[in-house]
Amino acid sequence: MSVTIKDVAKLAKVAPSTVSRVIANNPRISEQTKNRVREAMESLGYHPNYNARSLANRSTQSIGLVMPSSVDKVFQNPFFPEVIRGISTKAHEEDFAIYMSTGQSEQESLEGVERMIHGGRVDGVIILYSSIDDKIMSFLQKEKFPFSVIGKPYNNFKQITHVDNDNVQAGKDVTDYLIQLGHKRIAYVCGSLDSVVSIDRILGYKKALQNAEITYQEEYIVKEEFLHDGGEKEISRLMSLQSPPTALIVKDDLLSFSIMSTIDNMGYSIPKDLSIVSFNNLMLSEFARPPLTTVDIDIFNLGYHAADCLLDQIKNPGQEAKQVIVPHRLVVRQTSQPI
Amino acid sequence: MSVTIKDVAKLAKVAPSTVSRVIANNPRISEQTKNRVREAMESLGYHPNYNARSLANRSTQSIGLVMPSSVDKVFQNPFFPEVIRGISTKAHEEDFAIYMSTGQSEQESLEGVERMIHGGRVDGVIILYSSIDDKIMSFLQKEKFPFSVIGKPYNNFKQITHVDNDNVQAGKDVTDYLIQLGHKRIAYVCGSLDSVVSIDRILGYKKALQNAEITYQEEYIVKEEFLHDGGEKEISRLMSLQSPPTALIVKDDLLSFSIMSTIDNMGYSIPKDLSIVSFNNLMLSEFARPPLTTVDIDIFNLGYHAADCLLDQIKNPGQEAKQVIVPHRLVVRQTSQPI
DNA sequence: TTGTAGGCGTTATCAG
DNA sequence: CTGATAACGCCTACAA
Repeated sequence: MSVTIKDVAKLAKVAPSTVSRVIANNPRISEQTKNRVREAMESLGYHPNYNARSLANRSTQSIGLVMPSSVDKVFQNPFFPEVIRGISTKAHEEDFAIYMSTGQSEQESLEGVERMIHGGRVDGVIILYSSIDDKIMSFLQKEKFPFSVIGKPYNNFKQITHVDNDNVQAGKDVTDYLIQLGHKRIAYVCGSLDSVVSIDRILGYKKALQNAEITYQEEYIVKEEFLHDGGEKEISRLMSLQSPPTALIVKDDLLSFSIMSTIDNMGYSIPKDLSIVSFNNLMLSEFARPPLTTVDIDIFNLGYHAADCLLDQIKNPGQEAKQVIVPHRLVVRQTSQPI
Repeated sequence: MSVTIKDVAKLAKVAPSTVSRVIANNPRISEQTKNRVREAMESLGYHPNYNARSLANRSTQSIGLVMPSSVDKVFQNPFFPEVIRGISTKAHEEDFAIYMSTGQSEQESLEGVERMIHGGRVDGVIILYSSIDDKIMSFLQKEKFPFSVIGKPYNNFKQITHVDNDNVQAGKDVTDYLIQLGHKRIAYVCGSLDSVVSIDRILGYKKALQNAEITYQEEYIVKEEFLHDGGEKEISRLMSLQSPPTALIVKDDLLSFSIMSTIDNMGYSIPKDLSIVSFNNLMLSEFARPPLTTVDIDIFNLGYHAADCLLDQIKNPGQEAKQVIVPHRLVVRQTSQPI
């Protein structure tokens, strides 16, 4: 079969335990024998078996990723690849492997996570989203299993390690920007309010309006989730209000694309008839026509820091929960203009 | 510590081996004891430890994914999420977990794969790309480790399990389509010819030209890899030829977006001045303006079948290499028109 | 049909 | 500094 620690031991004429120590680079082994053992490993093409190690060790050197359960939709969003890129960069630095868990429903996802952690496949978990009242999060808390969250948990967020943007501020920033361009009738396509991100941004939106003494109008808020149909119904509702909005804040660039297409079809022109500002700054946003004004939330670093926090937690257990805020920045392009 | 097979055994008043058999659903155990054991598992919240099982078993119930090494660029392409979605759907059906391996360079990727397979983390590997002379593929072949490839391996492709579109046909189809619209000067942005996919499509392109008795012109072929700058240099070279192309075939929708943006900036209009047809049919392509004419290569099924082949190979070793062709289909939208 | 015992490849704990 | 030896949790002959 494959070459084991014993084969190496035999060749180097030492005990298996010594080989193990060499692997762990234990300082109490003389350089001499270390070298002898290393040569033996080399010449035999030895590679440690992670399973055996995990078993003896109770540690796996790998972390699990939990996607939102509606993978099919969500996976089309370049947000996830980018956040995973951030995570895996950090993981790689520390020699951790990455496990993915998916599921078609919340129940399936939960089962996947249960298997992952009870089965001893991972040392910790990153939740790639944050939604209200998430079962997986509660489960992880109950089990006292190390995890970090991208986004802000709804409850007791101080007790949960997470990394997020300052979304209240971000919501305020875009609104302020639009107000400063002279807009007063600003609609907001925020999608389902299950997501804490959206809740926070709306808060910032309201704050900005308030500061500018513009009254908040419920009818300007679109809570529907849509993507494929471009939200035709909702958009045309907005545009046929007595006083239709002159600007639109959209929760996500991808959604903006689809909305822009709808608006185009309806015969309006962007940004002349309607300014649009959204969030995420996907690579594509630059190539949209017109190029999209959007908030860059630094997705890569969201992932990178989430991994960082988690690994830290795994290596030094029993720490306080940590919070990291990743700075955002408004990227003004051509979908927004003064009124 | 966590609850093991022994605890269950004790509670159910049977031997550990019996519990093990119940888990494997061994038919030689009476329904009675099975039930007793299952109750015990339930009440203790037992979950099998995968590491121990793998160790005893020499099988991990997980598969590894190998991305192209230039993850940073490639990951922004929705191709990968979608193909992974296909893979993980199949994997999930068969209760396999998914490992990801990434790396900044080919060397790093290779090391990652080596660790994955020598360390016994995975039972098989899917290579999510196919490029000429790939070290990872050679390595896997040398080790006789089960793997499948998405795309077509350059050498001995009959001996390697892979799933691909009929790219020669696809290349021919788009070219035929354009010719049938009356185009004769058809340029092709194919990117680096390291990728077998591109090589095949070009073959089809040439074939179509030949059939229509149009001479192949080297100057119409753009082999540069670009994305961020929208290929300004190359595009303007094309457009300032004595006889500039009237149609453009582009290897990937994402690239099309960026090219369309460039062309727009140069003052040309699509499809009036230039028709564009590309490949992949990303979700976004529908929302582009104008909506993109493109070949749907059924990315999801590329992934799904790659996983299917691999799992089959893992479960019944020593099989012949298998080839699967996933059908493609031209989706005509608005970036192409008769000349 | 079920129990016993040894092994999978490592690491950890003692001794020396 | 290094060597035995006993876990880690599960599987699988072999026995009963």
